[in-house]
Amino acid sequence: MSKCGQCIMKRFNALKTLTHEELERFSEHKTSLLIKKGENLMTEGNSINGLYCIRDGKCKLTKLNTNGKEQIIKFIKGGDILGHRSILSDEPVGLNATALEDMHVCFIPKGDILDSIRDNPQFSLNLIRNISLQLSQANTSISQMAQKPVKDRLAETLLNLEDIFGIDNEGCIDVVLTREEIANTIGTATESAIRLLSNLKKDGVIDLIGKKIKIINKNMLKNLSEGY
Amino acid sequence: MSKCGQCIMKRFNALKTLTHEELERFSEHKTSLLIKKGENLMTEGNSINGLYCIRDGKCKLTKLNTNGKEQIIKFIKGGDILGHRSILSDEPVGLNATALEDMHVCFIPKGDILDSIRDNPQFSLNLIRNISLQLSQANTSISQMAQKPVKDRLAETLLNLEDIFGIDNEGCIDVVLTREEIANTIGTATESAIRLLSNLKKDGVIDLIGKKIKIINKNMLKNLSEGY
DNA sequence: AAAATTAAATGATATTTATCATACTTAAAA
DNA sequence: TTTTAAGTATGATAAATATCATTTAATTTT
Repeated sequence: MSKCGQCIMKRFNALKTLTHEELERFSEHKTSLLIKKGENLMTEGNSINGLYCIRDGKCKLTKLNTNGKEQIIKFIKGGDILGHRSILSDEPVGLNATALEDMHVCFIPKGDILDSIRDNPQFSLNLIRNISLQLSQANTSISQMAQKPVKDRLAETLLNLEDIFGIDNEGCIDVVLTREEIANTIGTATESAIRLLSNLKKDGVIDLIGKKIKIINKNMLKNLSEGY
Repeated sequence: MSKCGQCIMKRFNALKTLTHEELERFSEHKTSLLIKKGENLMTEGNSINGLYCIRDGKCKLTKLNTNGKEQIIKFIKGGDILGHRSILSDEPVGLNATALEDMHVCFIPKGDILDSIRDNPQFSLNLIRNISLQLSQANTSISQMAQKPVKDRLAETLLNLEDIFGIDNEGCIDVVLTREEIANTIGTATESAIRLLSNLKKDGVIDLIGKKIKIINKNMLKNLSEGY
């Protein structure tokens, strides 16, 4: 099994401040997982006894509302970590993590993480910063969901998706989502999301190539996301 | 000036794990502030160099949206602390804290807080838990804003407000908010909020006594908040 | 206390968004 | 390949919500 010390992912996340010794310890205890598309890496309400480090693949973090609808809260990709909030606060997981494509994930047991939190203040601080940033983004999200019309939220979401996942060879946003998933991200009916996407295409702001979306006029999208 | 060791507020928040010595140090360096109704304790984008501990009074945490509308993200009362996220992540404040009534607040300089974070893992952990809980609540909020109709969100908000602020002698929710502030909490137009409140009153679910709101049928409100 | 301002309430109307129905397309299964 | 199912698209309509206008009530200022 490959070593944590050689994994390039450690450069992208809170693990980058770990010492050689800590990474060795992680390597010895970690397990590697293959999560197939559609499977859950974490499930809302379950407890968790370790940290997930995403090597590659993409997943969505969702929450099931009391009315039975799924809300997508956040997207996760290679280099991200999952489960640290639950470990730190010693609480059950709050969100479902469902693979959007096959994922390779490493699982590092809670004990090793807690040891590093105790021994390595910088690691601890990085985890806190990660959660703080998430809180800050969540607050922005609340404000936008509450105040902005669906069209603006769609524009915002498309820009976000390109930011997170980048673009492929054809210039399309490099993630495959169903229209329903897009609708569940912006909080609207699937038909409404489809209609608004069609309008954006008709206006030449985006292009739709199968499920893939290509942003043509980023400035226009930005304006739309701000209500112009 | 009164001492932190004798302040009853220390029992209600993350400060409860501090040692006698730490509280002494806080006492020596802290300053007391009176924030008048309508004034800002913190302002979005500003940096902050300490922790605020609310002795009494209430405030709203708000965010100004790109479309100029104010979104209320959270309510704060005596016993709560503010500014720890900013201290921990070393980032500017993300929200405005505006007094809903006169407030008495203690300000503890950043240096003392960072000392305690270093020396007292339990204190550090409590701060992390506090932020984690906020993140969890924020995610719930995103989901509700995105998926639930305004009527459900209003019902939910009224229950929340009673939970947070309790009730006064007359059984009313013990906080005074304008209709506009209620609208900015649930993310709707002021007129819509007023109309829905009137409907709830007509249906005997709540009573409106001036600006004060009294919940009459809590069960009914709970059902409404879940879409029934 | 009177005047002026601000907040609350309500009707009329326009806009946004959801729902239902149906056709078409793509992907998956037999 | 044929069949079946799932996803996408679009029209018609209903429901939710915002906006504008006006009145009344409460609060603040003079």
